[in-house]
Amino acid sequence: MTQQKKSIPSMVKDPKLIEKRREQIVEAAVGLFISKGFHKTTTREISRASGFSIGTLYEYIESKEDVLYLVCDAIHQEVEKRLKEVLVDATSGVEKLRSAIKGFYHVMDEMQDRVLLIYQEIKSLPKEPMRYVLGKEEEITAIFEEILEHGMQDGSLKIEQSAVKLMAHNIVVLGEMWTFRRWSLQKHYTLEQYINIQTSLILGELTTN
Amino acid sequence: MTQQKKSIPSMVKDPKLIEKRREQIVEAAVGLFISKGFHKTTTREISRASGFSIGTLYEYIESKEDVLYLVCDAIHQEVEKRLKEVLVDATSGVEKLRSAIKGFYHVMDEMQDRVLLIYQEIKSLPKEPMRYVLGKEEEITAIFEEILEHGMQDGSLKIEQSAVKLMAHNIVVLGEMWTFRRWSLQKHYTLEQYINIQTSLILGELTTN
DNA sequence: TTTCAACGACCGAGCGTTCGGTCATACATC
DNA sequence: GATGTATGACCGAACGCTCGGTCGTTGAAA
Repeated sequence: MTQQKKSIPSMVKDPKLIEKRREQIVEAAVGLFISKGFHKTTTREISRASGFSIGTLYEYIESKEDVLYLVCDAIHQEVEKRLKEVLVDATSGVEKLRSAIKGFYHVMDEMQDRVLLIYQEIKSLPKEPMRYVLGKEEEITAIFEEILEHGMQDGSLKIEQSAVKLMAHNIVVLGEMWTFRRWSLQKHYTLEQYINIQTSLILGELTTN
Repeated sequence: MTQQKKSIPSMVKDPKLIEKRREQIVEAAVGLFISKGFHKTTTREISRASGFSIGTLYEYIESKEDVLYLVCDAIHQEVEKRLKEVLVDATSGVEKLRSAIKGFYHVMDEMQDRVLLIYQEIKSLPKEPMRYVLGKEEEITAIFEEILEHGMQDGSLKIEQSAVKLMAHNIVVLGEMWTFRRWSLQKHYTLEQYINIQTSLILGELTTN
Protein backbone atom coordinates (compact mmCIF):
# COMPACT_ATOMS: atom_id res chain seq x y z
CA MET A 1 0.00 0.00 0.00
CA THR A 2 2.56 2.52 1.13
CA GLN A 3 4.63 3.69 -1.80
CA GLN A 4 8.36 3.41 -1.92
CA LYS A 5 9.90 6.66 -0.80
CA LYS A 6 11.97 8.02 -3.61
CA SER A 7 15.50 8.61 -2.40
CA ILE A 8 17.43 11.33 -4.13
CA PRO A 9 21.04 10.59 -5.05
CA SER A 10 23.73 12.88 -3.70
CA MET A 11 27.37 13.49 -4.58
CA VAL A 12 28.23 13.74 -0.91
CA LYS A 13 29.26 10.63 0.98
CA ASP A 14 28.44 11.36 4.61
CA PRO A 15 24.75 10.50 5.26
CA LYS A 16 24.62 12.62 8.38
CA LEU A 17 25.77 15.63 6.43
CA ILE A 18 23.29 14.93 3.66
CA GLU A 19 20.47 14.90 6.16
CA LYS A 20 21.65 18.10 7.79
CA ARG A 21 22.05 19.98 4.52
CA ARG A 22 18.71 18.78 3.22
CA GLU A 23 17.05 20.06 6.35
CA GLN A 24 18.62 23.43 5.66
CA ILE A 25 17.40 23.26 2.08
CA VAL A 26 13.85 22.39 3.10
CA GLU A 27 13.67 25.09 5.71
CA ALA A 28 14.89 27.70 3.28
CA ALA A 29 12.74 26.52 0.41
CA VAL A 30 9.51 26.32 2.39
CA GLY A 31 9.73 30.00 3.17
CA LEU A 32 10.56 30.95 -0.39
CA PHE A 33 7.90 28.76 -1.95
CA ILE A 34 5.24 30.12 0.38
CA SER A 35 6.05 33.70 -0.42
CA LYS A 36 6.84 33.49 -4.14
CA GLY A 37 5.72 30.10 -5.30
CA PHE A 38 7.83 27.30 -6.71
CA HIS A 39 8.20 28.60 -10.27
CA LYS A 40 9.20 32.09 -9.32
CA THR A 41 11.82 30.88 -6.85
CA THR A 42 15.26 30.39 -8.37
CA THR A 43 17.74 27.72 -7.39
CA ARG A 44 20.17 30.46 -6.50
CA GLU A 45 17.74 31.94 -4.03
CA ILE A 46 17.31 28.54 -2.47
CA SER A 47 21.04 28.03 -2.14
CA ARG A 48 21.57 31.49 -0.72
CA ALA A 49 18.78 31.07 1.83
CA SER A 50 20.17 27.66 2.74
CA GLY A 51 23.49 29.25 3.54
CA PHE A 52 25.63 27.90 0.74
CA SER A 53 26.40 28.27 -2.92
CA ILE A 54 24.58 27.09 -6.01
CA GLY A 55 27.27 24.51 -6.62
CA THR A 56 26.86 23.07 -3.18
CA LEU A 57 23.11 22.92 -3.53
CA TYR A 58 23.56 20.64 -6.50
CA GLU A 59 25.76 18.34 -4.46
CA TYR A 60 22.61 17.40 -2.52
CA ILE A 61 19.91 17.38 -5.17
CA GLU A 62 19.70 16.54 -8.86
CA SER A 63 17.08 19.02 -9.95
CA LYS A 64 15.00 21.89 -8.69
CA GLU A 65 11.99 19.60 -8.56
CA ASP A 66 13.82 17.45 -6.03
CA VAL A 67 13.63 20.40 -3.69
CA LEU A 68 9.88 20.59 -4.12
CA TYR A 69 9.64 16.91 -3.42
CA LEU A 70 11.70 17.24 -0.25
CA VAL A 71 9.50 20.10 0.86
CA CYS A 72 6.22 18.30 0.21
CA ASP A 73 7.47 15.20 1.94
CA ALA A 74 8.62 17.12 5.00
CA ILE A 75 5.31 18.90 5.30
CA HIS A 76 3.29 15.72 5.01
CA GLN A 77 5.53 14.09 7.53
CA GLU A 78 4.88 16.87 9.98
CA VAL A 79 1.12 16.77 9.43
CA GLU A 80 1.05 13.06 10.00
CA LYS A 81 3.27 13.25 13.05
CA ARG A 82 1.18 15.96 14.65
CA LEU A 83 -2.05 14.23 13.80
CA LYS A 84 -0.89 11.04 15.43
CA GLU A 85 0.21 12.93 18.53
CA VAL A 86 -3.32 14.24 18.85
CA LEU A 87 -4.82 10.79 18.51
CA VAL A 88 -3.13 9.13 21.46
CA ASP A 89 -5.93 9.58 23.98
CA ALA A 90 -7.76 6.34 23.40
CA THR A 91 -11.30 7.40 24.23
CA SER A 92 -13.67 5.46 22.04
CA GLY A 93 -16.31 5.89 19.36
CA VAL A 94 -17.76 9.28 18.54
CA GLU A 95 -15.60 11.01 21.08
CA LYS A 96 -12.51 9.78 19.37
CA LEU A 97 -13.82 11.15 16.10
CA ARG A 98 -14.72 14.49 17.67
CA SER A 99 -11.29 14.96 19.12
CA ALA A 100 -9.58 13.74 15.95
CA ILE A 101 -11.42 16.32 13.89
CA LYS A 102 -10.67 19.03 16.38
CA GLY A 103 -7.03 18.07 16.55
CA PHE A 104 -6.65 17.78 12.81
CA TYR A 105 -8.30 21.13 12.13
CA HIS A 106 -6.02 22.77 14.66
CA VAL A 107 -3.05 21.29 12.86
CA MET A 108 -4.41 22.61 9.57
CA ASP A 109 -4.77 26.03 11.12
CA GLU A 110 -1.27 26.08 12.50
CA MET A 111 0.21 24.80 9.27
CA GLN A 112 -1.97 26.84 6.91
CA ASP A 113 0.76 28.15 4.70
CA ARG A 114 2.46 24.81 4.31
CA VAL A 115 -0.74 22.91 3.65
CA LEU A 116 -1.71 25.46 1.05
CA LEU A 117 1.72 25.14 -0.49
CA ILE A 118 1.25 21.43 -1.09
CA TYR A 119 -2.18 22.07 -2.54
CA GLN A 120 -0.89 24.56 -5.03
CA GLU A 121 2.44 23.13 -6.07
CA ILE A 122 1.89 19.40 -6.01
CA LYS A 123 1.08 19.45 -9.70
CA SER A 124 4.58 20.71 -10.51
CA LEU A 125 6.08 17.46 -9.29
CA PRO A 126 7.16 14.83 -11.81
CA LYS A 127 4.80 11.85 -12.10
CA GLU A 128 6.44 9.44 -9.70
CA PRO A 129 7.06 11.77 -6.77
CA MET A 130 3.56 13.11 -7.26
CA ARG A 131 2.11 9.66 -6.90
CA TYR A 132 4.08 9.24 -3.71
CA VAL A 133 2.85 12.52 -2.26
CA LEU A 134 -0.75 11.75 -3.17
CA GLY A 135 -0.25 8.42 -1.48
CA LYS A 136 0.60 10.27 1.71
CA GLU A 137 -2.66 12.14 1.37
CA GLU A 138 -4.53 8.85 1.18
CA GLU A 139 -2.75 7.64 4.28
CA ILE A 140 -4.06 10.59 6.20
CA THR A 141 -7.53 9.92 4.87
CA ALA A 142 -7.16 6.30 5.90
CA ILE A 143 -6.52 7.34 9.48
CA PHE A 144 -9.98 8.88 9.61
CA GLU A 145 -11.43 5.88 7.87
CA GLU A 146 -10.16 3.72 10.69
CA ILE A 147 -11.61 5.99 13.31
CA LEU A 148 -14.97 5.82 11.58
CA GLU A 149 -14.83 2.04 11.39
CA HIS A 150 -13.92 1.92 15.03
CA GLY A 151 -16.90 4.06 15.93
CA MET A 152 -19.15 1.80 13.92
CA GLN A 153 -17.90 -1.28 15.68
CA ASP A 154 -18.63 0.03 19.15
CA GLY A 155 -22.03 1.19 17.96
CA SER A 156 -21.58 4.88 18.57
CA LEU A 157 -21.64 5.70 14.86
CA LYS A 158 -23.97 4.56 12.16
CA ILE A 159 -23.00 5.07 8.55
CA GLU A 160 -23.69 3.15 5.44
CA GLN A 161 -20.60 1.08 4.79
CA SER A 162 -20.29 2.54 1.32
CA ALA A 163 -20.15 6.06 2.65
CA VAL A 164 -17.29 5.53 5.08
CA LYS A 165 -14.46 6.21 2.69
CA LEU A 166 -16.17 9.31 1.37
CA MET A 167 -16.81 10.62 4.86
CA ALA A 168 -13.13 10.30 5.61
CA HIS A 169 -12.34 12.33 2.51
CA ASN A 170 -14.89 14.91 3.57
CA ILE A 171 -13.35 15.29 6.97
CA VAL A 172 -9.91 15.82 5.50
CA VAL A 173 -11.03 18.18 2.75
CA LEU A 174 -13.17 20.27 5.06
CA GLY A 175 -10.05 20.68 7.16
CA GLU A 176 -7.89 21.66 4.25
CA MET A 177 -10.62 23.98 3.05
CA TRP A 178 -9.91 26.12 6.10
CA THR A 179 -6.62 26.93 4.43
CA PHE A 180 -7.50 27.22 0.77
CA ARG A 181 -10.67 29.25 1.33
CA ARG A 182 -9.26 31.34 4.08
CA TRP A 183 -9.71 34.49 2.00
CA SER A 184 -13.40 34.16 2.76
CA LEU A 185 -13.83 31.77 5.70
CA GLN A 186 -11.45 33.44 8.08
CA LYS A 187 -13.23 36.74 7.57
CA HIS A 188 -16.47 35.23 8.86
CA TYR A 189 -15.56 32.51 11.32
CA THR A 190 -13.10 31.81 14.10
CA LEU A 191 -11.38 28.44 14.10
CA GLU A 192 -13.48 27.30 17.04
CA GLN A 193 -16.73 28.22 15.34
CA TYR A 194 -15.54 26.51 12.21
CA ILE A 195 -14.69 23.32 14.07
CA ASN A 196 -18.02 23.28 15.86
CA ILE A 197 -20.14 23.73 12.78
CA GLN A 198 -18.21 21.25 10.67
CA THR A 199 -18.20 18.68 13.44
CA SER A 200 -21.93 18.86 13.86
CA LEU A 201 -22.39 18.66 10.12
CA ILE A 202 -20.35 15.51 10.02
CA LEU A 203 -21.92 13.94 13.10
CA GLY A 204 -25.44 15.06 12.26
CA GLU A 205 -25.67 12.75 9.31
CA LEU A 206 -23.76 10.01 11.02
CA THR A 207 -25.86 9.64 14.13
CA THR A 208 -29.34 10.11 12.74
CA ASN A 209 -29.10 8.33 9.44
CA MET B 1 -19.92 43.82 -4.38
CA THR B 2 -19.21 42.61 -7.88
CA GLN B 3 -15.71 43.57 -8.92
CA GLN B 4 -14.93 45.60 -11.98
CA LYS B 5 -13.98 43.31 -14.82
CA LYS B 6 -10.48 44.09 -15.92
CA SER B 7 -10.42 44.86 -19.63
CA ILE B 8 -7.22 44.08 -21.45
CA PRO B 9 -5.97 46.69 -23.96
CA SER B 10 -5.45 45.61 -27.55
CA MET B 11 -3.62 47.11 -30.53
CA VAL B 12 -6.43 46.02 -32.82
CA LYS B 13 -9.29 48.42 -33.53
CA ASP B 14 -12.22 46.22 -34.49
CA PRO B 15 -13.99 45.04 -31.29
CA LYS B 16 -15.72 42.17 -33.07
CA LEU B 17 -12.40 40.87 -34.26
CA ILE B 18 -10.88 41.24 -30.80
CA GLU B 19 -13.65 39.14 -29.36
CA LYS B 20 -13.28 36.49 -32.02
CA ARG B 21 -9.51 36.25 -31.68
CA ARG B 22 -9.66 36.14 -27.91
CA GLU B 23 -12.11 33.26 -28.15
CA GLN B 24 -9.56 31.44 -30.29
CA ILE B 25 -6.86 32.23 -27.77
CA VAL B 26 -8.93 30.96 -24.85
CA GLU B 27 -9.90 27.78 -26.60
CA ALA B 28 -6.33 27.02 -27.53
CA ALA B 29 -4.93 27.96 -24.14
CA VAL B 30 -7.42 25.94 -22.10
CA GLY B 31 -6.29 22.77 -23.81
CA LEU B 32 -2.63 23.57 -23.39
CA PHE B 33 -2.94 24.66 -19.78
CA ILE B 34 -4.88 21.54 -18.88
CA SER B 35 -2.32 19.23 -20.40
CA LYS B 36 0.94 21.01 -19.53
CA GLY B 37 0.08 23.67 -16.99
CA PHE B 38 0.43 27.42 -17.33
CA HIS B 39 4.14 27.70 -16.62
CA LYS B 40 5.21 25.00 -18.99
CA THR B 41 3.14 26.37 -21.85
CA THR B 42 4.98 28.88 -24.03
CA THR B 43 3.45 31.90 -25.68
CA ARG B 44 4.55 30.47 -29.01
CA GLU B 45 2.57 27.32 -28.39
CA ILE B 46 -0.47 29.38 -27.55
CA SER B 47 -0.17 31.41 -30.73
CA ARG B 48 0.37 28.32 -32.84
CA ALA B 49 -2.62 26.53 -31.35
CA SER B 50 -4.71 29.67 -31.82
CA GLY B 51 -3.92 29.65 -35.50
CA PHE B 52 -1.76 32.73 -35.83
CA SER B 53 1.72 33.99 -35.11
CA ILE B 54 3.39 35.09 -31.93
CA GLY B 55 3.33 38.66 -33.16
CA THR B 56 -0.40 38.56 -33.71
CA LEU B 57 -0.98 37.03 -30.30
CA TYR B 58 0.58 40.09 -28.75
CA GLU B 59 -1.76 42.34 -30.71
CA TYR B 60 -4.54 41.00 -28.49
CA ILE B 61 -2.88 40.68 -25.09
CA GLU B 62 -0.19 42.48 -23.18
CA SER B 63 1.33 39.57 -21.31
CA LYS B 64 1.15 35.84 -20.93
CA GLU B 65 -0.71 36.30 -17.67
CA ASP B 66 -3.48 38.05 -19.56
CA VAL B 67 -4.14 34.75 -21.29
CA LEU B 68 -4.51 33.00 -17.96
CA TYR B 69 -6.90 35.67 -16.85
CA LEU B 70 -8.99 35.31 -20.01
CA VAL B 71 -9.08 31.57 -19.48
CA CYS B 72 -10.11 31.72 -15.83
CA ASP B 73 -12.76 34.26 -16.60
CA ALA B 74 -14.22 32.22 -19.43
CA ILE B 75 -14.37 29.11 -17.28
CA HIS B 76 -16.08 30.85 -14.42
CA GLN B 77 -18.51 32.41 -16.81
CA GLU B 78 -19.43 29.01 -18.14
CA VAL B 79 -19.84 27.51 -14.67
CA GLU B 80 -22.10 30.34 -13.63
CA LYS B 81 -24.12 30.19 -16.83
CA ARG B 82 -24.67 26.47 -16.57
CA LEU B 83 -25.47 26.64 -12.90
CA LYS B 84 -28.12 29.26 -13.52
CA GLU B 85 -29.62 27.20 -16.32
CA VAL B 86 -30.06 24.36 -13.89
CA LEU B 87 -31.73 26.58 -11.31
CA VAL B 88 -34.68 27.74 -13.38
CA ASP B 89 -37.21 25.21 -12.15
CA ALA B 90 -38.62 27.19 -9.27
CA THR B 91 -39.66 24.40 -6.94
CA SER B 92 -39.24 25.55 -3.41
CA GLY B 93 -37.33 24.84 -0.22
CA VAL B 94 -35.36 21.67 0.21
CA GLU B 95 -36.21 20.43 -3.25
CA LYS B 96 -34.66 23.48 -4.77
CA LEU B 97 -31.51 22.81 -2.78
CA ARG B 98 -31.49 19.15 -3.75
CA SER B 99 -31.72 19.90 -7.42
CA ALA B 100 -29.24 22.76 -7.18
CA ILE B 101 -26.66 20.47 -5.62
CA LYS B 102 -27.33 17.79 -8.15
CA GLY B 103 -27.11 20.23 -11.03
CA PHE B 104 -23.98 21.89 -9.74
CA TYR B 105 -22.18 18.61 -9.16
CA HIS B 106 -23.05 17.51 -12.67
CA VAL B 107 -21.56 20.71 -13.98
CA MET B 108 -18.43 20.09 -11.93
CA ASP B 109 -18.22 16.61 -13.36
CA GLU B 110 -18.57 17.76 -16.94
CA MET B 111 -16.12 20.58 -16.45
CA GLN B 112 -13.62 18.66 -14.31
CA ASP B 113 -10.51 19.60 -16.17
CA ARG B 114 -11.37 23.25 -16.38
CA VAL B 115 -12.42 23.53 -12.76
CA LEU B 116 -9.22 21.85 -11.72
CA LEU B 117 -7.29 24.24 -13.91
CA ILE B 118 -8.64 27.24 -12.05
CA TYR B 119 -7.87 25.60 -8.74
CA GLN B 120 -4.29 24.98 -9.66
CA GLU B 121 -3.33 28.06 -11.62
CA ILE B 122 -5.26 30.85 -9.97
CA LYS B 123 -2.28 31.63 -7.81
CA SER B 124 -0.21 32.54 -10.87
CA LEU B 125 -2.46 35.50 -11.59
CA PRO B 126 -1.32 38.98 -10.64
CA LYS B 127 -2.99 40.40 -7.52
CA GLU B 128 -5.82 42.35 -9.11
CA PRO B 129 -7.08 39.76 -11.59
CA MET B 130 -6.81 37.19 -8.83
CA ARG B 131 -9.06 39.22 -6.61
CA TYR B 132 -11.55 39.43 -9.43
CA VAL B 133 -11.51 35.69 -10.03
CA LEU B 134 -11.90 34.93 -6.33
CA GLY B 135 -14.82 37.33 -6.34
CA LYS B 136 -16.47 35.13 -8.97
CA GLU B 137 -16.01 32.19 -6.65
CA GLU B 138 -17.82 34.05 -3.90
CA GLU B 139 -20.66 34.85 -6.27
CA ILE B 140 -21.19 31.18 -6.90
CA THR B 141 -21.14 30.53 -3.18
CA ALA B 142 -23.65 33.32 -2.73
CA ILE B 143 -26.07 31.58 -5.05
CA PHE B 144 -26.20 28.64 -2.66
CA GLU B 145 -26.46 30.97 0.27
CA GLU B 146 -29.62 32.41 -1.24
CA ILE B 147 -31.10 29.00 -1.82
CA LEU B 148 -30.44 28.11 1.81
CA GLU B 149 -32.04 31.32 3.01
CA HIS B 150 -35.00 30.65 0.80
CA GLY B 151 -35.42 27.19 2.27
CA MET B 152 -35.27 28.63 5.76
CA GLN B 153 -37.96 31.14 5.02
CA ASP B 154 -40.44 28.57 3.78
CA GLY B 155 -39.63 26.41 6.77
CA SER B 156 -38.31 23.42 4.90
CA LEU B 157 -34.79 23.95 6.20
CA LYS B 158 -33.54 24.66 9.67
CA ILE B 159 -29.99 25.91 10.11
CA GLU B 160 -28.40 28.20 12.60
CA GLN B 161 -28.16 31.55 10.93
CA SER B 162 -24.43 31.68 11.59
CA ALA B 163 -23.87 28.42 9.75
CA VAL B 164 -25.55 29.42 6.50
CA LYS B 165 -22.57 30.99 4.84
CA LEU B 166 -20.35 28.10 5.81
CA MET B 167 -22.86 25.56 4.52
CA ALA B 168 -22.83 27.32 1.17
CA HIS B 169 -19.04 27.06 1.08
CA ASN B 170 -19.29 23.40 1.99
CA ILE B 171 -21.66 22.69 -0.84
CA VAL B 172 -19.40 24.37 -3.35
CA VAL B 173 -16.19 22.83 -2.06
CA LEU B 174 -17.64 19.33 -1.86
CA GLY B 175 -18.55 19.79 -5.50
CA GLU B 176 -15.11 20.98 -6.49
CA MET B 177 -13.61 18.17 -4.45
CA TRP B 178 -15.04 15.76 -6.99
CA THR B 179 -12.48 17.21 -9.39
CA PHE B 180 -9.44 17.77 -7.25
CA ARG B 181 -9.66 14.44 -5.43
CA ARG B 182 -10.69 12.47 -8.45
CA TRP B 183 -7.53 10.39 -8.27
CA SER B 184 -9.16 8.67 -5.31
CA LEU B 185 -12.89 9.42 -5.35
CA GLN B 186 -13.60 8.40 -8.89
CA LYS B 187 -12.00 5.03 -8.25
CA HIS B 188 -14.52 4.30 -5.52
CA TYR B 189 -17.72 6.14 -6.41
CA THR B 190 -19.86 6.96 -9.39
CA LEU B 191 -21.07 10.52 -9.75
CA GLU B 192 -24.60 9.49 -8.77
CA GLN B 193 -23.42 7.77 -5.61
CA TYR B 194 -21.31 10.75 -4.80
CA ILE B 195 -24.21 13.15 -5.22
CA ASN B 196 -26.49 11.01 -3.09
CA ILE B 197 -24.13 10.66 -0.19
CA GLN B 198 -23.09 14.30 -0.16
CA THR B 199 -26.67 15.48 -0.43
CA SER B 200 -27.76 13.42 2.52
CA LEU B 201 -24.76 14.61 4.47
CA ILE B 202 -25.73 18.18 3.82
CA LEU B 203 -29.43 17.70 4.43
CA GLY B 204 -28.92 15.39 7.40
CA GLU B 205 -27.55 18.15 9.52
CA LEU B 206 -29.92 20.71 8.13
CA THR B 207 -33.18 18.96 8.82
CA THR B 208 -32.48 17.39 12.19
CA ASN B 209 -30.42 20.15 13.79
C1' DT C 1 49.39 12.84 -0.20
C1' DT C 2 44.70 11.84 -0.71
C1' DT C 3 39.97 12.83 -0.15
C1' DC C 4 36.00 15.39 -0.68
C1' DA C 5 32.83 19.20 0.55
C1' DA C 6 32.38 23.74 -0.93
C1' DC C 7 32.69 27.22 -4.27
C1' DG C 8 31.10 30.37 -8.05
C1' DA C 9 32.26 31.68 -12.80
C1' DC C 10 30.50 29.94 -16.68
C1' DC C 11 27.38 27.86 -20.09
C1' DG C 12 23.65 27.84 -23.39
C1' DA C 13 18.85 26.61 -24.10
C1' DG C 14 14.68 28.68 -23.81
C1' DC C 15 11.65 32.23 -22.70
C1' DG C 16 8.51 36.50 -23.00
C1' DT C 17 8.30 40.31 -25.60
C1' DT C 18 9.31 43.73 -29.41
C1' DC C 19 9.40 45.93 -33.75
C1' DG C 20 10.39 46.80 -38.57
C1' DG C 21 8.22 45.29 -42.21
C1' DT C 22 4.54 42.95 -45.56
C1' DC C 23 0.31 42.77 -47.84
C1' DA C 24 -4.66 42.55 -48.63
C1' DT C 25 -8.26 45.68 -48.60
C1' DA C 26 -10.79 50.02 -48.97
C1' DC C 27 -11.23 54.26 -50.53
C1' DA C 28 -10.08 58.59 -53.03
C1' DT C 29 -8.69 60.75 -57.27
C1' DC C 30 -8.35 61.20 -62.03
C1' DG D 1 -11.41 51.42 -64.95
C1' DA D 2 -6.81 52.63 -63.62
C1' DT D 3 -3.74 54.49 -60.27
C1' DG D 4 -2.23 56.12 -55.94
C1' DT D 5 -2.50 56.10 -50.91
C1' DA D 6 -3.74 55.10 -46.36
C1' DT D 7 -5.02 51.58 -43.08
C1' DG D 8 -4.37 48.01 -39.94
C1' DA D 9 -4.14 43.01 -39.21
C1' DC D 10 -0.58 39.93 -39.45
C1' DC D 11 4.10 38.14 -39.38
C1' DG D 12 8.44 36.13 -37.36
C1' DA D 13 13.40 37.06 -36.76
C1' DA D 14 15.80 38.87 -33.27
C1' DC D 15 16.66 40.79 -28.63
C1' DG D 16 17.72 40.72 -23.95
C1' DC D 17 17.67 38.23 -20.22
C1' DT D 18 16.85 34.55 -16.90
C1' DC D 19 17.74 30.44 -14.95
C1' DG D 20 18.75 25.49 -14.27
C1' DG D 21 22.62 23.11 -14.32
C1' DT D 22 28.07 22.09 -14.81
C1' DC D 23 32.84 21.69 -13.77
C1' DG D 24 37.56 23.03 -12.77
C1' DT D 25 39.50 24.77 -8.65
C1' DT D 26 40.38 25.52 -3.69
C1' DG D 27 41.48 24.42 0.88
C1' DA D 28 40.77 21.89 5.05
C1' DA D 29 41.12 17.63 7.26
C1' DA D 30 42.87 13.07 7.82
